[in-house]
Amino acid sequence: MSNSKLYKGSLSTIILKFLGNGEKMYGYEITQKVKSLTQGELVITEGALYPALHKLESEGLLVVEVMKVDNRLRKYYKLTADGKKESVSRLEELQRYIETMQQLVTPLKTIKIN
Amino acid sequence: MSNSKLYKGSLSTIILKFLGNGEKMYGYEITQKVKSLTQGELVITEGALYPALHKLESEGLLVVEVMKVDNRLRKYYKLTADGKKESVSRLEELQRYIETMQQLVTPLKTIKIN
DNA sequence: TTTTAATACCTAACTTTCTTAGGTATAAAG
DNA sequence: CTTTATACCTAAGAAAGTTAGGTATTAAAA
Repeated sequence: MSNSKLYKGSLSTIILKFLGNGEKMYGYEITQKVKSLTQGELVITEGALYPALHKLESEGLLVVEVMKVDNRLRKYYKLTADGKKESVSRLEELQRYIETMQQLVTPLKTIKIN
Repeated sequence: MSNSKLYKGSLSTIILKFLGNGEKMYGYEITQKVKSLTQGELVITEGALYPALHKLESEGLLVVEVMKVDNRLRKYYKLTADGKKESVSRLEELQRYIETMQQLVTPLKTIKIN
């Protein structure tokens, strides 16, 4: 179960990013989405995810809404106003970090197309 | 002193990269080089660096050579044969990780030149 | 000249953040 | 009827940082 490494410190940023478009998601859904989007490259364990969600909630960046679907519990999370600001600034920070690391370990010139 | 965050887990990879070309470097030199190459974006604290160097040495990836310059101690590190292999594979892993994160948080198409 | 800053090494206590390894419970598939 | 998938959870331990010290020499600044 799970053979990927690294990414320490960026889990909460990933969560904030996923909820960034005003979407609401539940924990299990996030683990599955990360796995599929990265073709299994990044596997978020539930032992890391749930404490991270609880921490973000306690920091006032997320709010939770409990629902019952098929008689099974789901806790939908969405960003607060503070969470939206934090999401933006953390993504910028992560982006800068990625670029810095890229420069450091593989000093190549890169052009972004969009 | 130091206001940058993140990069957890990649410090040893950075060290291995810096020593990758058969160069020998001493600890303090590495902190200064990272700082200057990243324009102060990444600051490696000595409290993180020295234990990391000692760990890499104990794992047989680095060897040390003590020198005295201006009556001041310097411990030059260089890669062992194992260290060279490990350097290559960790850089590949870091590169994959960076690309994965890039796709995840900013899904843009990217072309590399060079 | 005395103090501060830079060079160069180090460690110990603490914190954060993850992994590992469990646990509960429902529903569907075999 | 047992396993797999869904869906939540926590506790113990490991890993890897930060913070805050320490030692010692040399150079610059006050």
